[in-house]
Amino acid sequence: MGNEQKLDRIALERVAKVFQAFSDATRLAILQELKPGPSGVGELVERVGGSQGNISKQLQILAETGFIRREKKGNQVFYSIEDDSIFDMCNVVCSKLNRESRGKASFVFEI
Amino acid sequence: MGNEQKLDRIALERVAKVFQAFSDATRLAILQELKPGPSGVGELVERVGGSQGNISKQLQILAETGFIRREKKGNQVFYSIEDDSIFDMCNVVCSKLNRESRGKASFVFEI
DNA sequence: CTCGTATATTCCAATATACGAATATGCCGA
DNA sequence: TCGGCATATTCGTATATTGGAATATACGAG
Repeated sequence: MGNEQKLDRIALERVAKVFQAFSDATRLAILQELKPGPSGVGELVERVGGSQGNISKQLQILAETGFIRREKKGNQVFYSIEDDSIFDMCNVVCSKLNRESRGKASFVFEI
Repeated sequence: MGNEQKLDRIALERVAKVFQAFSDATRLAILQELKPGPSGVGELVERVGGSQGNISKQLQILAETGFIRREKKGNQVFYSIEDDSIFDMCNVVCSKLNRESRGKASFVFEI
């Protein structure tokens, strides 16, 4: 379709907001834990660390991007990856960081 | 290589910092303007808007990610895309946003 | 060297973000 | 309905970010 039209400010802000959701280490840690499969909030609190309230808040931010799904099951709430392409993005970044740190201890950046 | 090892906090913070660089509308606007080819700071100030100082600062932040190149040519400084995969990431986000707003006015999110 | 242009940096105010603690809400079982 | 567990929300604080204005630096022309 070769759609080369430029995005206006509003559109750019919407894109920016998605990147912003992935711009925090705690939220990336949550994504890492969700990669193998769905997880409840309590489980994530244990595995990621930090207060329950904070993990809950970060989950909301992630869910708002549409890449993460929220699902109530009785008493608890399960979150899961809705769209794997989030990991594609992470891997683009990881590859870049790996290329830059070549020569140094080969740090593994694949999420 | 199937490298499934989890990233530690430090690594996650480095990844987060890259996403953060792309989490601002002004910086995305700059990327948009750089897509067709290299550009000097002054030209970007005109096309993106805002103060010269601010554009210069945002360019630094972008350059630190390694996706943008900085090159001095005599009196002025040209910035250019060093790694196109930044646009791959943008398009992942854009596609997502397009899918979500289907039914509404088909907003074009391809940078 | 001096001047003018181009870019970078510093300083400041406004706003946004991350986080824990405390509290509120929702939902199940008894 | 009540108690208890799981999750969400509110509040306050420390810190970060954005952006403009002013200033500093770099560099070429003359």
